[in-house]
Amino acid sequence: MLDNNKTNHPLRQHIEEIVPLTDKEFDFVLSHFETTKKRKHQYLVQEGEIVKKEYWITKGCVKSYFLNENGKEHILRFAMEHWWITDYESFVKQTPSKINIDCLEDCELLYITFENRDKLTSQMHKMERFWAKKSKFGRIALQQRILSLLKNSTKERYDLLLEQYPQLFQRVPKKLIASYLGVSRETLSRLDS
Amino acid sequence: MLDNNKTNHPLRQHIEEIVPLTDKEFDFVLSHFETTKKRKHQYLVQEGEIVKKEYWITKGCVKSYFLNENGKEHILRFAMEHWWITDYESFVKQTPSKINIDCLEDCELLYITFENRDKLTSQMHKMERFWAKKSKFGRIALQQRILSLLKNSTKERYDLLLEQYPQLFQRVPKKLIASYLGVSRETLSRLDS
DNA sequence: AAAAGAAAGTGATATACATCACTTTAAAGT
DNA sequence: ACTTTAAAGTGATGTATATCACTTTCTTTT
Repeated sequence: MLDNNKTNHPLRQHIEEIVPLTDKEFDFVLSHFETTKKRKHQYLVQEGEIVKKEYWITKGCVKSYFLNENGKEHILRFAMEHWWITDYESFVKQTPSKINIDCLEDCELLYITFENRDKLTSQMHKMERFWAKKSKFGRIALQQRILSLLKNSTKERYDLLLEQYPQLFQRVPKKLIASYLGVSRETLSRLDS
Repeated sequence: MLDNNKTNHPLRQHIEEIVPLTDKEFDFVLSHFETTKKRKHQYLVQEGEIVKKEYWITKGCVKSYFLNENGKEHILRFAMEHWWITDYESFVKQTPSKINIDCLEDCELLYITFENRDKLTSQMHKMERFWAKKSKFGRIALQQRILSLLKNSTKERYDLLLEQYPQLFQRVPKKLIASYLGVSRETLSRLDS
């Protein structure tokens, strides 16, 4: 359930970690969003479509992944409560998506459309700054993941992930974690021994 | 040599690929930058320092890399003419850098300090939008690199890089390309056979 | 509660790649 | 031009990991 008292709205708290907002400003921001619910196994993004929405997860857990020509799944990332998720390539460039995003659990979501996000950032420098900062941090995280893929062994990457996101191991099948780490599920299974 | 005629300034052309600028606006933007030259093997960023500058390369080629505990070099990225380069993690968070950036050729550079960039983006929404877009594209490129590390073989990654940046293979030693791709130089050397 | 389906563990085998050692070729510095 | 240093190629060997096949355990669905 969403808390409709705007002063304590989780999205407001999330945004205010980066930029302070007046009540009026937050109302304006929130007016650009919609809410939706999805059941486990439902899609947020499907390969081939031009992605029109960026989601913010209020409840649940999703996977973003690429399917290769043999149907092998490569996990790009997971996202949980208070994380933003979409296919940024498709969303930013408005080109057909090459990836899928679907729910690993029943989810409650806020979303903003491409048009509304553009409107909002044009009219409200604070929100441009907010997303700019989010994008910078996202980029830094991706850089670190690349570095980890280059310099760390499979075991090291596993341990780092476990350390950084212990909740993930309670909620996500190990075979998906294996895929995220770039190894086979069999290798992951034999890791601790 | 830099072209000092501001109408044709390469940085102006670069920015105007994303946001249009008046002469006055570009003068204002440019007033926040300085120019510098570096010789081959000189550093732009050294491990341990808090990075104060973001560079825009007018001439030359650099590598950004991480050194592990055994002194093994892991290439994060290369950058050439009209590319931005810095350690974004250190620059954005103002924390000590874990990486090095140094020149593979003699370089001519423009740079903007952390303070000036902050001033400029606060005062000029257009430049906030410009860098926001750059950051989005940078993030997309990193996502694609991760995907490539997960789904493509070494040979495939080599071929894709060769296709995307053929100039690189004229300017950069193969052992650095091997490091960028995440394989040993010996393996890279044996690839085409 | 039973049946079906997905996830996880494990052995055997094949393979891509790292590493070490050495040689050859090319580039940089004096 | 000569010397030194770096880059690139190549053989031999060891190792991590993929893949296939099968079993066991856990989760969902009806």
